[in-house]
Amino acid sequence: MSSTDVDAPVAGGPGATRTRDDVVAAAGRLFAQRGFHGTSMRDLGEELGMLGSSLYSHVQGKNELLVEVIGRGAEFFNGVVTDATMADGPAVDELRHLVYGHVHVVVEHIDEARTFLFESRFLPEADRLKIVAMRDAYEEAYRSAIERAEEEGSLVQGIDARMTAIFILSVLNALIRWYRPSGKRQPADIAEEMWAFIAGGILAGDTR
Amino acid sequence: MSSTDVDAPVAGGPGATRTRDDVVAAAGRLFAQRGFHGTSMRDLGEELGMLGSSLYSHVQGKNELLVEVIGRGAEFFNGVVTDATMADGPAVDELRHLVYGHVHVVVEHIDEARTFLFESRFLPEADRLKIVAMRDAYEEAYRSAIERAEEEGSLVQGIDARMTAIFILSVLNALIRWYRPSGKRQPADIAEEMWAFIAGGILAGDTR
DNA sequence: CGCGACCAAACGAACGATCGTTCGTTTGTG
DNA sequence: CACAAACGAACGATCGTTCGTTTGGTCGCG
Repeated sequence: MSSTDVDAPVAGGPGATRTRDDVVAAAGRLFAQRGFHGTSMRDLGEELGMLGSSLYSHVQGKNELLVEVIGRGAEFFNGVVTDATMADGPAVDELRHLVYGHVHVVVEHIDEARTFLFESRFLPEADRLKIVAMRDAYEEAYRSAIERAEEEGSLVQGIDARMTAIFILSVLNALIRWYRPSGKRQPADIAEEMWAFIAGGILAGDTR
Repeated sequence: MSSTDVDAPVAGGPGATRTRDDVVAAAGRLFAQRGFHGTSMRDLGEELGMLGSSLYSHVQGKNELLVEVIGRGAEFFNGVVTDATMADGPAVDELRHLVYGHVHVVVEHIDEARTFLFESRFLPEADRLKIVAMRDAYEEAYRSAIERAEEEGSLVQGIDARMTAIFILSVLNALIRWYRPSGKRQPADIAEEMWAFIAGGILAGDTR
């Protein structure tokens, strides 16, 4: 699964040694649940069955963990853009692929996605700026697809690309808040319902 | 403006005495910016030009400030529901009023709204439960309006009220993240663009 | 096969800093 | 003079982090 699993013994058993990956994953879990400032190194140690001081065998400090977790989240979302912009069909299809990909990332990596979205402001300034730039690029991918779809005549006339990108991402990002793995809805169903809302709105055809 | 302004001297001047309202407002500002756990009582004191310990002349503790700020946010949003559900026109109009009212609250009370949305999880358990219940009721107001609009035939057929309420609130709540008072868009314009998105989606009429 | 050397991982005490909070004192205004 | 507001030192707790020590598994070598 991960590149460092070679070093990992049985994993989970008492006395089992933890890898850096385990530490980062647990950090993502706690940062997502309690927030960065609401999580102490001792909390994190307890989550992993060790002392807080023991974490320093794996990472240099708490900030490094935040950088690492958010960096992973950013990579996941970046991957979606890369995938969606490869094929060259109608721009509307690209937009739909972006939406489905986003839902997939949130469902599969909810802790990293949550930390990415909610805790980025606590990053060291240099890292924060990188993440802000990355988020701008992500939004730009949506704007670009919207503008092209507009030129192709697929969208309602006079639509504002910037604002529309924000609205679509609003629906997508909120998934982080309400999605529960225990829910009965499958990820694909969620993406489908979201796309139906984004594409057609809620009003009946003969009333608008 | 507020009910306790009677006690407030010139306000702002050096040596001016602060009211409890000033303290709660400043707390809202800092909690919204840096998060509850990212704000210390000494930070808050500095924001008001006094020592952290001096705050205890106005409030009992830090938690009380969080409860107070979030309580105010909750009241603002509750007021919107009260207003929107008073008139008895078409359910779609009620829905539109809810949307416009929500935008208005976020624009006018962004710090309280931000704290309400992002920091509620750090409330003392008893208060947290109240806020959760209040949020459920808020969502229920949307669901109810959607269901009635559906019965009135105003919405696309087979729409899921629960999911639709979530989507609409997703667009609305995200305003908290991107709205800047310095932006050129007027609140009414924002609400109008949001409603256009929610009502009609993005696809051109002849492509869906 | 057994055994000692090695080494990463975890421990646990301790550091200075900062946290929320308390309380006796000072200040300034009505 | 009275009283609310702010001060400022101090409290115990907890924070992130350091560091010398202990542990337990792996590997080379006889």
